[in-house]
Amino acid sequence: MNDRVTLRDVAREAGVHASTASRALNPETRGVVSETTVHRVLEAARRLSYRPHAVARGLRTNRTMTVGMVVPDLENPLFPPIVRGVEAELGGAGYSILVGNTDNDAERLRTMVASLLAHQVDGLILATAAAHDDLVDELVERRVALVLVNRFAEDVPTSAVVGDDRAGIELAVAHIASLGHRVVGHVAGPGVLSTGRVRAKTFLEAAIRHRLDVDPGLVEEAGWFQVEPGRHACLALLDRRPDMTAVVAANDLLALGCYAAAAQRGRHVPQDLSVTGYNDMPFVDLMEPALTTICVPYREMGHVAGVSLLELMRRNPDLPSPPAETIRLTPSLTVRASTAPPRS
Amino acid sequence: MNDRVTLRDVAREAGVHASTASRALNPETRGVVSETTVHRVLEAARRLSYRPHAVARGLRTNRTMTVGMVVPDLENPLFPPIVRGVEAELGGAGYSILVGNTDNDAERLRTMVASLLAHQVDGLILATAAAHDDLVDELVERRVALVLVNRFAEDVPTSAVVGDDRAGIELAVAHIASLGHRVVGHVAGPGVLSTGRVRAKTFLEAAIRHRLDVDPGLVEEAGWFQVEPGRHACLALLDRRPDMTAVVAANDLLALGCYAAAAQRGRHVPQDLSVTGYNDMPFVDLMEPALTTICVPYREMGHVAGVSLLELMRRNPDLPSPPAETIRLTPSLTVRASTAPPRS
DNA sequence: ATGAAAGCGCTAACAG
DNA sequence: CTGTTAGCGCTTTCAT
Repeated sequence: MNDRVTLRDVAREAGVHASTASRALNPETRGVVSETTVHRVLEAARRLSYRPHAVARGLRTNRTMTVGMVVPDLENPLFPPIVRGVEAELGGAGYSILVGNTDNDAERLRTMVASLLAHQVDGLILATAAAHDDLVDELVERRVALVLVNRFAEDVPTSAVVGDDRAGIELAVAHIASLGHRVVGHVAGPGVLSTGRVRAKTFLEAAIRHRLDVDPGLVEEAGWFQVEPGRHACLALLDRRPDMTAVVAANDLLALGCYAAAAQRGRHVPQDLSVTGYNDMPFVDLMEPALTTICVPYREMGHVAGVSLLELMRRNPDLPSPPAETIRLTPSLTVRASTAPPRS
Repeated sequence: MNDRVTLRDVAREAGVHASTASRALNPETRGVVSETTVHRVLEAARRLSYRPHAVARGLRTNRTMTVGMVVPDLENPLFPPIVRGVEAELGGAGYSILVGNTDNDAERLRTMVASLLAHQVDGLILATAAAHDDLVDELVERRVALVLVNRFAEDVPTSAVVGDDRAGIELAVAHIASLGHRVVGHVAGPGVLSTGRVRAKTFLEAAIRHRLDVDPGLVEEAGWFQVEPGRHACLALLDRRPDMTAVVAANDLLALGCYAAAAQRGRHVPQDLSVTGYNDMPFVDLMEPALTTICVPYREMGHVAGVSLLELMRRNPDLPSPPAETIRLTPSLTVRASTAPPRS
């Protein structure tokens, strides 16, 4: 890893000056060098098996061709597709991705971003959920090329790529309503997360629009996007409104909690209780019954985020103010076996 | 992102020379500077909100404090825990991780490794499955600090961290045997993958040791580690040996395929057919029935790989030949609801 | 304990 | 088209 072959070595071998070798090696500037020289340099580089030193280049050019990507939890199956999408897009453009996990810890997020910036990443993609924190403000102010993913920028002008949660919940409610359900509950996600709030709010609006039974007792917030909280919330719903025939869960794990709650109260899904999820996590199609859920195009989210970031990075940072659009990706409904018309 | 505060700015602000500022800022060399100066420099750095330039530092020190990690497919739930384990370990030591996906493409792997090396990563962790390829040889020869994970180094002296597949299959067979099964099938993984081969071979040995019915007809290879191939393989088994009461699958997805096959032949799991998986993928505990499976400590695998890599990176690369040990992590059996004594 | 000077490997003006 | 000359921001001898 040490006896480096440097550009000067190649230049010497080819009998030219280092700068000429540099130009010949770089596809962008190659046109400016005579064809024979290019050939000679390339040949010399091959012979010496020259490997360019990206760090030195980065120091000189102020571009490292790396981007940072921060996720709260890589083990949450939402995130790998996003990362892959980003990687596919940016990797194609020659970038490498520095990935970091925060475990939803704001402090870790700060240090991680600081470290990424110290490493001179050319851009940053944040998929961490914390609401309007000043970290984003700071990054915007420092003119870091930044794209938020799966998350909004509250008032800061920042590009963001998110799923259209309103459309998704609307899809779920419309499906449930079209099956003939009238008493429909909602197991909401935690109110501290924007996803939880938006979905709950939209559920109520959609319930009104579809003339469902609207009752605050038909909404129960789960403390966390997990199976157990989902079970608890659904039990509360079931006990409060035994006439409830369907429940729209804010997330697949919560929906699986509803399965457990239903079983516990001797109700069969979907005959006695229809359940919808959200996200279309891997393997929910293999559950018993297979879960009807909202499919969010996470992979594409990564793609689009990558495209946005590329554009931001291309743009001269001190020219006009950036456009900062929020791109909302439309989810789709995947009907499986967990929803059916109500019994009577 | 441009109006950088450099070390010289800090030095000027503190009224010292850049080199002194450097020493004061670096915890390693701080001891050599007078306490008051240290204080003055730190204060100046804070005032100017100085951010060190890791790239410049890397160019000088030949250490970038980044490591590369390459996985075949981040969406395969095995890998995120490994990545997290690595990240936790290496992140704690101040390293950032450059992650790459190969999609099992040897060509992509090569270019990715080349790119990582160009970025001067201090070490490399490869979780890609390809058998003895020359890439590894080359890396070893180039003295790159390298750890293989979830995969063996065939003859090259390379550190590797893997799960002990023999122990795992033994666990599964012992469990099944202890329940009283005698006619036990094996849905094997693809023979092209070492995992598939090793598990199949071990199954046979364990079957003999536990005095099960040994019959080539009780082993069926699935073309790929997926549900559908698993279903097909299990159907073949079921049709060949209708007296089979249990099946050890080489992987959880194959096991889920066995569920489907059993259902298709009107057999109930576990009453009519016990099924074991391998890996303890997320959510297999939520399947119906919950899957009895072999739990591989993937997170710990990442940890151990991180520790090994740290050690390799610490070591002077041109001193003695490296130790190159293969660490085998012991899996455990998680008994759930998919296994039971045979009917009679 | 601190300063001076050199240079990591590369690219980008500027000349010729 | 090619060579010369300067550094990018930092660390590290070597003096003092």
